Amino acid sequence: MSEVARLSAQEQGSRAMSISERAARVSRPTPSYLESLNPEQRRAVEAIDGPVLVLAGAGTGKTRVLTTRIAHILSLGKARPSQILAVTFTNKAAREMKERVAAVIGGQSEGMPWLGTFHAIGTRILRRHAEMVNLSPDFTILDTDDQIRLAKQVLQAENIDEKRWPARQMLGMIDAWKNRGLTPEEVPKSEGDYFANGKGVGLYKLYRDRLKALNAADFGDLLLEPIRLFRANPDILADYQSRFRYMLVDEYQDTNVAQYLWLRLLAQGNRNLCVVGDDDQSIYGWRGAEVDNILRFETDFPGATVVRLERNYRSTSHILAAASHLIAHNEGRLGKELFTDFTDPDEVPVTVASSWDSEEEARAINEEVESLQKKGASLDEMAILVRTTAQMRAFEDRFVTTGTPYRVIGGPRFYERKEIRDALAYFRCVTQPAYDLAFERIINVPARGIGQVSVRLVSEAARAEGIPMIAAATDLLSTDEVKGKARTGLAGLVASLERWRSQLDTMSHTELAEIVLEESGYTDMLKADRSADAPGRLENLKELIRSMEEFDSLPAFLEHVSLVTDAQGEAGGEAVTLMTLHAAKGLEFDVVFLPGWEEGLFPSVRALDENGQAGLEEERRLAYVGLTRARKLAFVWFALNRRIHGMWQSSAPSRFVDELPEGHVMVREEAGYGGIGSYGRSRFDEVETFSSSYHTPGWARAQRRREDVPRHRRHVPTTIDGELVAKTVTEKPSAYAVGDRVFHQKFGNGDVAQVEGNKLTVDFDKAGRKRVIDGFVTRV
DNA sequence: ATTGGTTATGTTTTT
DNA sequence: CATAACCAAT
Repeated sequence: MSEVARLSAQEQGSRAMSISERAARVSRPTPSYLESLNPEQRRAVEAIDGPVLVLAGAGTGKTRVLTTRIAHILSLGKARPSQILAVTFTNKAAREMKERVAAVIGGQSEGMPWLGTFHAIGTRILRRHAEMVNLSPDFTILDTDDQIRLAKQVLQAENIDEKRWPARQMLGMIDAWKNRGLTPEEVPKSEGDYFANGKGVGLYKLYRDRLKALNAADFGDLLLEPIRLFRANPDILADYQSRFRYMLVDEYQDTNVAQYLWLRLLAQGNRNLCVVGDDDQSIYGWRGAEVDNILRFETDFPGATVVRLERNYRSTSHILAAASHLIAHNEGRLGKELFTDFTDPDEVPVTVASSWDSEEEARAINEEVESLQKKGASLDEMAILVRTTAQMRAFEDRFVTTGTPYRVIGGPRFYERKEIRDALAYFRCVTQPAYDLAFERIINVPARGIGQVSVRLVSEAARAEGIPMIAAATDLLSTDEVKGKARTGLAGLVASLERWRSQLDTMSHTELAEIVLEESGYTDMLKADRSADAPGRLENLKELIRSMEEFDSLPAFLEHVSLVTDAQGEAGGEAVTLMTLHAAKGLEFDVVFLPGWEEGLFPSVRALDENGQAGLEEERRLAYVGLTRARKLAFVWFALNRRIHGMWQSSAPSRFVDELPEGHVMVREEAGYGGIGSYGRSRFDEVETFSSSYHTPGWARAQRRREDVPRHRRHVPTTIDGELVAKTVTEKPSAYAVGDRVFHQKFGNGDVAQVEGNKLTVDFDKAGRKRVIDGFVTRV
């Protein structure tokens, strides 16, 4: 730990080492877990007190530092497991950290109740203090479907045309506010004006009121409400501040303003906050992440210890060089350069290849997979990382026909499948009779003669009386207002729900779940369904029941489901992994395939269109993340033609392909792989040629629509309490000026002739005039 | 009220 | 292309 950091920690009145602790430390032998760390990692681990910022490049042992740090704190006796707050971004990361901490300290990580995602920890805090934020402790967490349902109801109640102002868009707007930690009252005036003729903020308020009335929270609330709680109740905040002696945050570059505020409130106590992140891997800007949080850290926490981890243990030098060169094209960076001491004599440059179309791309990659497998590589060590989920289909088709085992991560999510949510809705109706959204979902599934008219009748009665819909339905049945089929159906459903509820205590939850699905007629409905996917759906339901066995009760299971959205790696044997680039962050493989490097797809036109330069840079970071997943081999691939919205389009190679460094790339030039002659081209003979991509009707429609939607939030500086919290990355002036004498690795010495951002035009003595990135020259 | 068929509409990434 | 929304017929 640096002297400065320790002094400043003491000055701030935070918990410093006692005399005895300091004396004891001297004679204690270096614990074995520290010995395997390099000096920088060790510095990051040992700087325990006071604020610490760890800038950790890809593959530099970031998770290792975090877990070792926890182990170190525990073994020094500085805190008990329950006094450490460790926050991650994804469930996957939380799971991994739990396992790794357990491995280091030996199985007691169960005792770390505060290790989890922001959302999980937020939920935990909220349940404890639910009354303080107008909820009851058993509040429900809404999924996206329910949110949309609710938003639609609000829009309908306000007589707003859902065509013109879709519920999705309204939710997007509200979510953006929540991500910035803003309640309706705090939203800057006029910000929601563009929506439904100035009703934006009002709708937020109504939506929020409805949530409270339903005793429900959406994902945004899990961050926003704890902030509100802490601000309104200094005593509660103080309690948590002293509880959490040490705080660690993973993937800090992905935090949004709400998360930042949440952390800042907690860290104002003892300031023992350690954040780990990599600005080059910030890929969630579209979701409200603020890279500026990481750039601001030293300002927020003066005297912070800053550690840079740049020694890479993962990839070959070719892969590192390719990734570094690519990312150097970004301007808004803190600037890190990965390096490795280790050079494998057999290492191979990054391969760049192209295919005629997306199907052939899948075919060629599949062949590559097979040939590597023949040479002894394991399928588990290969991954195909795509930009969009739509790209997965071609690979799946191919793998199925060739019988290559594969596993999809993060595709269509298990808990988001229709049959699963229907089943869950039934279960929720049993455990939480007041959860109207679930009731509405299943009221007529399977069809029991309750149409729109009857549903409206029930919901209006419920609204008028201020009671849950199930109760309102019971009341209505005692009158003559519902007749015929609807009456029989509704009466049957209400009676069944009642009966199941009474069985809650007398039978196991899995048994009850089966009974519910059986007696409701849901399984019968699927059995009668002759469509191709019906058997699969039944299978999914069985899988659902099976997964419930791990939990003690129905409510416990439902709680788990609402927070865990990823179907974790289905067991199975060896298989190639297929996933999005976003899902790949934090993982590594021996062999990585990066298909679809085409303009428009990657970088995505949408990112460019909506966020311009910042969007492009985020896409480039995504490419960087993709490359740095590879340990030994990386294949960059692009197709010359791709089907978009069902129409074949010709596509241009991604600009990222040409941003790779010549010396570390091997272009595959043979037209091998069965190729064009036998297969392909003829199919395109009748296809018209496109002067540029993106002329589909769908695209044209999308463009038209975009025009009348003001680009909110784009140019709005982020402020909280009038204080600037985060600014958008502005163009950083180059460190060089015209006339400077510079040296370039490849071109030698020269004079700067022109400066544009970070791009320099240099007149080199030998090589002549070249455009270069300023990161690649040094002042002479 | 349900059905089957048409047509409009949309696609990045995820807690 | 794939799904949601919509409409006419039962």
